[in-house]
Amino acid sequence: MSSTSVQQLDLAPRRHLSARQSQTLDRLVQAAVEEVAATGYSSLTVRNVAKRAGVASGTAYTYFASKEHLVSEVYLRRFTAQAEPAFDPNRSPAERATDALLAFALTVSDETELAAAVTVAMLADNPEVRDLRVQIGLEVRRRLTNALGDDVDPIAVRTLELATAGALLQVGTGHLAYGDVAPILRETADLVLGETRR
Amino acid sequence: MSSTSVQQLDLAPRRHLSARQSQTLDRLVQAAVEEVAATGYSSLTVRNVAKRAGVASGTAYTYFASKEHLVSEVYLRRFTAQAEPAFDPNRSPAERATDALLAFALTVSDETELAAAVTVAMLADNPEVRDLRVQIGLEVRRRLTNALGDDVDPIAVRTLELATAGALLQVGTGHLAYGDVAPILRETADLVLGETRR
DNA sequence: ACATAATCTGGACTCGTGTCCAGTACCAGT
DNA sequence: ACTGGTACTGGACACGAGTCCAGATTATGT
Repeated sequence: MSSTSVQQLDLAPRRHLSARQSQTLDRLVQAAVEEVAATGYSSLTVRNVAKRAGVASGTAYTYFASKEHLVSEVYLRRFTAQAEPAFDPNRSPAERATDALLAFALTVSDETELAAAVTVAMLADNPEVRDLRVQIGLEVRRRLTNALGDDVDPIAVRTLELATAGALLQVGTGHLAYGDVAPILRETADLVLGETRR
Repeated sequence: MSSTSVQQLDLAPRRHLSARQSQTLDRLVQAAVEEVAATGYSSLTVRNVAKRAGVASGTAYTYFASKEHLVSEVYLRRFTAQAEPAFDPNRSPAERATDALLAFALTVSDETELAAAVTVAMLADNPEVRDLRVQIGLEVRRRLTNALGDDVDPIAVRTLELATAGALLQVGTGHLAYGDVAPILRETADLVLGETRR
């Protein structure tokens, strides 16, 4: 008889990928971006992404628990790939804060379809996506407090975080244009951090 | 031969419902709420909602273009049903603003599953949902400016709107508890409207 | 009471998601 | 060159979304 495969029991951990595995994973993420760019979000299917990456669809689900997980991973990779601007004492706190937040809010915003995809995907309620959300949230806070120093009003920090999330949402839903994000965040930072108040 | 039904060619307009129609519609919306409460969002299906409402699934799609549209409608109804608090000159602007925004942010937040459902549904990219979003956005702005008067910094208004959307998001994803929303919005309003600054 | 239109039923159909798994190809190390 | 695990294939499967439509049911006017 036969009893070959025992195979992937490791859906959960997903640590320590072999060279071959991380290559497959990279190809999937890359293919997802291309697929969104090529066909838009509404017609994005895991099967097409897998095909584009040259793997079987079952394999894709070895790496990603859901379509949303895949798209969220795209976002995470882009975001963390953005270099954190060095602390520049010559710039005002509001300027530094804006710079830090723009990395978050504009990571994918110049690719409209991708922005929409990410916005929806990141809200999925499966545990893998939740982890990515937490991870991103922590990184945003780290960069923001890093840009502002230690003696900042925590309420101001939270307001900035909330407003940035709101802005990202508006971009994702198409209610706010890419180019408007930077000035808006700048004005918000000015207001919240107490500069140019009257 | 036969050539009875010409039937619903009116998927788009959806105005001027007959008594019978609006009754069916009400039952669907009501059933959706019950279904979420009973089985959670992940297992919410249009078919089950239809069954609970006592209509065929095809009929449900006569009234709603998508599952997200249905859930968004639940939100819209609840939100607009909340009475707008009368303008009270004895309360501070921040207090009035907070009251106005709470109606928006807390409309469904005490039903955890429903909040999650609404958060995701309202981001769907189909035109019906987009209309609801716009409608809600306008109503929020109206109530907010109504609460604050005409001579308020528009940047402050926008910051409040963005932060409130961010808060709603956090509630929907479970990163923020129902009870924390009110104090957080209050602190944000205080900061943004320039009260208790140091 | 009867035609006629509006509304709903019930079920078939397409397509994508996510799961599962027997079999195959690709690696080590020995 | 062989062995044993590791990664992938390819396709079947259950199930929900959304569409469609012939026919039944229900209202409405006359």
